[in-house]
Amino acid sequence: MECAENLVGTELVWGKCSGIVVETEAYLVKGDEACHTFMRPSTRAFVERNEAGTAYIYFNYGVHWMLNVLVKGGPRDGLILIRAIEPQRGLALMRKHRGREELRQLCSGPGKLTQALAIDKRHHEIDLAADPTHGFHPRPNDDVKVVADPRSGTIRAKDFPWRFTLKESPFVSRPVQRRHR
DNA sequence: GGGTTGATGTTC
DNA sequence: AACATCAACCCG
Repeated sequence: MECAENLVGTELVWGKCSGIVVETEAYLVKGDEACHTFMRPSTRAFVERNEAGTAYIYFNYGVHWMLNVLVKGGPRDGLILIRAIEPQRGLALMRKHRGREELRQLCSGPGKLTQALAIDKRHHEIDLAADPTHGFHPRPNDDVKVVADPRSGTIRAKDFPWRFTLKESPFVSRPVQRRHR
């Protein structure tokens, strides 16, 4: 999914906080058994009634919120999971939300980043394209090297390289899978 | 450093 | 019952 790849390197702004997107995962609305649309009518309805750029937020493992963006209008519709960002602005606030000091522990995972940015159900279905304080800002003049790997969190459909990370970023949720030996 | 486990809400 | 996670804990 090109959109998932293109989000890497943009700045995710969330109120007083922000960070550079360093890791995403693409889920296709159609034919992807790892996508919520595959099993959930409610998610299919969400896709139907919303435009591209809408936030899709859900609660997972009874513990963590997950931030996704609806993508439409290209060859295929999808939901892009934001998995990690490199903290930029609002470090003190993020540390407070996370209860941790280390920079690399603030947003290096989908559940960590939502906690750091205080993202939850309130933000479900908001339009990320309309509000400059909640959404993705392009960063011009930036040379972004993106690596594609199989998705990390899901068991299903493991064979597609739909996890995108900023090359050699120390802020991803898990190191990029390295070829052993 | 690596493996294991418990917490826990929403959906189907 | 499954699940797109995390941190605390053990072991070494």
